[in-house]
Amino acid sequence: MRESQEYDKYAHEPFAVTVDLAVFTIRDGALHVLLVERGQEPYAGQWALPGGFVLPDESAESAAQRELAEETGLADVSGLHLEQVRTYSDPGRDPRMRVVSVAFAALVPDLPEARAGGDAAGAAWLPYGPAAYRPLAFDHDRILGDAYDRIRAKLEYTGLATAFCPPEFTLGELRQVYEAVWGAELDPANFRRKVVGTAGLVEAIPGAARLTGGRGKPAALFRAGTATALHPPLLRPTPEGPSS
Amino acid sequence: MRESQEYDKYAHEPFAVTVDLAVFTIRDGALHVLLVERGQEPYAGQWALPGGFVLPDESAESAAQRELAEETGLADVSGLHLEQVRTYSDPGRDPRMRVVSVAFAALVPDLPEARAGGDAAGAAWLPYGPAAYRPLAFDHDRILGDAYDRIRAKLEYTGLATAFCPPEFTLGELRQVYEAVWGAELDPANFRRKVVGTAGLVEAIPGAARLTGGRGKPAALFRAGTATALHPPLLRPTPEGPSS
DNA sequence: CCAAAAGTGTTCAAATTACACCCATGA
DNA sequence: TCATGGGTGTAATTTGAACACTTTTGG
Repeated sequence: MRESQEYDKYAHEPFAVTVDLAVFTIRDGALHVLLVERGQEPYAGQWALPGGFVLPDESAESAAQRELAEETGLADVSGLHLEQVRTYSDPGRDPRMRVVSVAFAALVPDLPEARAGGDAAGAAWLPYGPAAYRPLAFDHDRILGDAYDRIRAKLEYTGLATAFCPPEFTLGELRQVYEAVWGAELDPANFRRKVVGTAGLVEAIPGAARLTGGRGKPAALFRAGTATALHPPLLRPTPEGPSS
Repeated sequence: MRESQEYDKYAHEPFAVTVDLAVFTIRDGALHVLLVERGQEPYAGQWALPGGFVLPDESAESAAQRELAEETGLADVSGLHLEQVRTYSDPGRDPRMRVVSVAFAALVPDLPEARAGGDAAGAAWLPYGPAAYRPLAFDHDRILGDAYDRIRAKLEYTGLATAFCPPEFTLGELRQVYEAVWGAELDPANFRRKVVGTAGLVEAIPGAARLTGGRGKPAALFRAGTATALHPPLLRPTPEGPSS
């Protein structure tokens, strides 16, 4: 009970509070995640999620923003999607001391600069999935998995997918986001109708059309809408067995 | 960066880590929340969410379970639904010191014992909503609101509603859960078809039928199914403007 | 008998699916 | 002109909403 406890700041062994970031992007039609290579023990040489301490005068959200800017090299991250996933607090999750970590998921468009800025031994965008960079340091495999589950689910019932896109994008690019995250193909015709017909998801830009980079008819440009919740949701093709 | 920081445990002013619980139940067809009355400053005399410190050798989840058992008076809370909502870390959210709080939402069936056990000045089940017990202490209004939003949303696409019910329940009781949380009436006929037709949501119990406590045809008993995710979701009636 | 709740059946509208088909462009 | 992706049309199917109706109990 908070009521029955003393507020002696030094009564217990102190907790350190950190943030860990799962930063996702779509590159070459596949979901990628930003990882850093650890330069020192424990877990030296292994990949880990970027992160760092929450400073005494900032919130976890501020710390996450700060780290995101550092790692991506972007001056302004205020427009990026950054959301809390959950907090990891198992004793012993860091062998050095008691560390409670608040995990965040960030969604960024494919960045012009190929690599992450920063200070760690190395940083790289690596394709998400059961890959060569596992296992990650600490409990970061679990954190990364939880973050992925969150964004995969949120694509269905929010307009989150636009957070992966630049300010102006084509519906083909938006569809690639869904296909990359869900690992499933979507019918372009039906996808267009659904997205355009869902109020607040995207809005057309009156201006001209753009070429997708290669052949094909130039596609119209859209920008993200204002809707956060989608009713009805944009369901992904049956992920498991029959439901009825 | 974690890499570039020393692990001096006492380098910074320490963080305290607490848990706060939003414990919900359905009582008399309405959603209720368990609140405690603060006996001391700050916020003496105001209602607050139950909660307490995370001890040095336990996780936030363990602390939440411990608190839940204390507050509800139940010896075994392992079967209850308890999930993390998010973590609140604004500097200054507690005037006494730097407190980072991990918030949980708990769902319990209507308890035989009317009141919460425990130690605080007072504890009570109060109807959820804009009510006389506001504002809550600290940032608990916001925490409670976030917890409510979470469970309301999760009813749609998970089998969470059964967590409000006793081990064996009728479909009328389950429907009351949805109606109480969503604040909307559902068609009993269509609700039954949807729930029974969704694989893994509920399963029939071969045994006899039960009377609902009053008049009406005796209802069949069901128990919770094993499904966590619902495809397709159980949509609630349009909460806002038209979507297409 | 009447009210109330469980449970079944039926109907109509709306959404989803699976395509066929045309358009505009780069190679 | 051909391949490619954008965009529109449309019919078959499925799902969902609305509501009439029967069943079984308590009062």
